[in-house]
Amino acid sequence: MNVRTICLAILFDGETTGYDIRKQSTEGEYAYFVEASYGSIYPALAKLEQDGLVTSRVEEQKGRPARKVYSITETGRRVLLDSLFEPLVDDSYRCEFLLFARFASELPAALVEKRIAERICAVEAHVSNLEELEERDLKPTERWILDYGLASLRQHRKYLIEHKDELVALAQPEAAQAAQ
Amino acid sequence: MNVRTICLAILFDGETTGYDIRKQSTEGEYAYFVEASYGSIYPALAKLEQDGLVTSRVEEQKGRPARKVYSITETGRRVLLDSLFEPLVDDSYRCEFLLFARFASELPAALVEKRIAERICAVEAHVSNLEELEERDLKPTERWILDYGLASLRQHRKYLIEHKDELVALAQPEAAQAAQ
DNA sequence: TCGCACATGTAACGTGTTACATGATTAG
DNA sequence: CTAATCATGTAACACGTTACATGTGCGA
Repeated sequence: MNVRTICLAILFDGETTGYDIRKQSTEGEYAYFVEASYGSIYPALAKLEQDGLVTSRVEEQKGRPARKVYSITETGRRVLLDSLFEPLVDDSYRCEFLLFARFASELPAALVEKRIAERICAVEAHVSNLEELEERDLKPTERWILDYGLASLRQHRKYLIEHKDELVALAQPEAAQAAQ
Repeated sequence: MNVRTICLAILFDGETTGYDIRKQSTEGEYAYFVEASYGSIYPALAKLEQDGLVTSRVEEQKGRPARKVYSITETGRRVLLDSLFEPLVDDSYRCEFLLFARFASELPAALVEKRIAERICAVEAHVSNLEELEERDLKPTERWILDYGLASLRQHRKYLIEHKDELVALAQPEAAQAAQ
């Protein structure tokens, strides 16, 4: 799954701009399992237009930069749907916190405690974000994937809260040490 | 976290070869949150040696290709540990299955059912792999991260089994259709 | 006898990020 | 008055994957 596919997927439900696609992929429903930046989205949209999978029209606005609104074409729809018949590629998960945790025994307890707290915080923010989205009017499949994400995230939170002390106990009990 | 860091992390616990580092990062304890291929590991090790963070020695073997055994240096240890004091970068999670699920309503039920079954299978294989590792003699921090991974993976499995029918119900009930 | 495990490495390629350039409006 | 939001786009760069090249021994 590349940025091209993400653009097509988001445009499948209605026209938008590159700016908005990025928002949806970092704050919206897709944020849980995907992420993309302007530097990849704009070129992807240009390429999609070249290939006839989307079309665009420029909308002037007063006092704001003009927006370039993209719409998916019939070909675009078919290409996206067809691609979903292909075998799925495996998930990729990169987590620096686990590498950090792996070396907890070499690090000061205060730092370990701080990083766990930060992680719990980040997970909680993510949960809140998804909970907010759940309030909205969603299609059933949207709700299903959101529920999946929430279940997973809540489990992370639970695990971290229940087991944080074990990890801190493995760290270096330095007498007086400020974490960074 | 890049491949360079992963190499350093694995070498922290003892000398090995590039070949083995890849194995550990795809089958071993690290596999849950990281993955790397030869094409990135070998150049990374060469660079690390240039920078004096690791050293190497060639071990001839009878009837087998010679192995190049890398060891971490004191500088290497310090560099790795120092890097763990830096703020952690956010997790990245890419999941094509969720994109697929998002479009379940446009796809034949047989296909949706098949893909969920495959996913459950993949998760189960992953769980088995980690359970096997748990049997081994592990350091406490290794056990902690493995338990974290297992908890997460088991939760995925549970969710999928309990909610798969809901997703299938949203798909296209095509009378007679072979999934691919 | 076929293919896998062992073992290292390079080159081409794909893909995405970061930083930069530009600039008005609005909310705090 | 300062920062964020809206809005598009490019260029340099970092990073990693895939495929290729090479070759032996062992188990099914």
